Amino acid sequence: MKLTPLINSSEGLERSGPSISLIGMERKIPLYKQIHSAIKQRIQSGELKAGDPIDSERVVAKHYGVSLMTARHALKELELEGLVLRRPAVGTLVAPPRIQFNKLISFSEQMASRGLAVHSKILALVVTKKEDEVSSRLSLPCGSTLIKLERLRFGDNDPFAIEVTYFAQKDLSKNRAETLNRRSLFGLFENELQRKLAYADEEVDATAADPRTAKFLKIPQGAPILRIRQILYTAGPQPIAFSRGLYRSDRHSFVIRRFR
Amino acid sequence: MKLTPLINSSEGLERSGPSISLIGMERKIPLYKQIHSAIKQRIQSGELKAGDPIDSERVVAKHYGVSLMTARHALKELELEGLVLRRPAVGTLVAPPRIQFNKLISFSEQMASRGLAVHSKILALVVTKKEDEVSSRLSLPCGSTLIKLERLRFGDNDPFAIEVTYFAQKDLSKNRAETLNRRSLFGLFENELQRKLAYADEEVDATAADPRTAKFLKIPQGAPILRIRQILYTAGPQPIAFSRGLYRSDRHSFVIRRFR
DNA sequence: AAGTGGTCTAGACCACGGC
DNA sequence: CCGTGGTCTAGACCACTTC
Repeated sequence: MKLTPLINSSEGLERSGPSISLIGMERKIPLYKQIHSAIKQRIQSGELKAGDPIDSERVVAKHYGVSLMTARHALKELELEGLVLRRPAVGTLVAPPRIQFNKLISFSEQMASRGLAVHSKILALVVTKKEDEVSSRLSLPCGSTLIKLERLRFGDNDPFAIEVTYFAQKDLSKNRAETLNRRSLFGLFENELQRKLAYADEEVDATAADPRTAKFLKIPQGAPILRIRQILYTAGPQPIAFSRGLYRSDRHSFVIRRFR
Repeated sequence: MKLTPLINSSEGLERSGPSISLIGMERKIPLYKQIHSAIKQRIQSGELKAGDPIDSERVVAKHYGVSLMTARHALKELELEGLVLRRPAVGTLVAPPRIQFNKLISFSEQMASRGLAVHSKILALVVTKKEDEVSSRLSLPCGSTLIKLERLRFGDNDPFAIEVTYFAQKDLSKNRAETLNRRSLFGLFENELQRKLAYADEEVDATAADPRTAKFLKIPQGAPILRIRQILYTAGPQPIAFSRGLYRSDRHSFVIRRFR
């Protein structure tokens, strides 16, 4: 297996010129990352399954024609990613699939994971300037122009939640937002706008359903509901969206794992 | 600075014999870990503050008389711990103090961090055998003997929550539990019983205050409250305690960060 | 130009698990 | 006994920032 080298410190290795790289003709990718990617792909493609032994450091080194430290570096990265377990005197094994905790997923993804069909009804979609509390949560100056989107969200045709989402108009045009009755907001950000979501801060409390909420969610007025406020971030300190959701507490459970 | 070597591959280095180790007379601690600990201590003691530059790889290597790779390894570990930021062509800098998210802290610790004085009133403390739902949550056989502790919890003399906690009788005697009106449950586990808490799974929903709860929490009957069920784990798969808390939603906010 | 972290080499010895 | 990961050496070149 040939790699595209980052440097050419040794003389005998014929690594420059028209070499066959692992990922097309990419250069400047460190050797250890190329090896890392190659093995990662073999794991994720299902070729290697949980518990299977990976090639040892020495085998990897010989296979790709790199030094032991470089092969080691690649395997170390896999271990840090949690894809692999390394056990002295035994070898490197494919790790069992991780259960991810506290993962940021959209309403659509949550429903899908429970096998429910999702759809949304847009209750309101307006441009507003006078939501200063929201502006401050989005780290924007008071009086900023915001798009406000209110949706009633269904799982298998039962109402689950009312969600109000705000974003800066520069991030999202109003007519883009109009498609959100059938599209996921996360999908819009990640796929169409190419904005990589990083994390969200969420605050949960309990409140009572007001008449309008009760009507939409088909629950008695005054019934306890879960209120979740969420600030969504991409990489960097600038939030991209703020949302406030009212969830039927009989349908929605909020689960997290905390570590000591 | 002399270190206690793990191996003695080079000949000239006088590392064996009566060397001065970083941490007393410890042996078998890898060089990179000793260096790592030494620098860590300098950061945590306050000698090095956020933004301060750390010795470069080359300086560390010379200082401790190790190779570049070993010094590098030590600094890499610091980076993985989040104590340090490494920037190419600039140097290694002490990272700003991390804000920890989703950290498992006790009610007492939460209150203390908000500057409130805590105390608890024990409402019930009984030995029970017929809580099969709880037993199953604790991964114990049905009919197991459990201790049930119900406490009303105050912050600055205002009632904040009602908490019911169950644990196996083998883990905690009843008279030990009697001290929990003034002690922290976490403190009891961690300090007296030397059980290291690892994580907790929590489930949150909203419910309405029943008459008894309303009276204790001094809120109207039927008011929305936050219900948090928590399963507490030490290392290993066996849970150590289960608790169910009812929190005044006007006093308690539940905050987490989720990552994509 | 000097210094930094990032990558890489071609070896080495150690402790330990499985055969 | 052999192979494994873990540790370690004594160098090297690169891209980059700072002065």
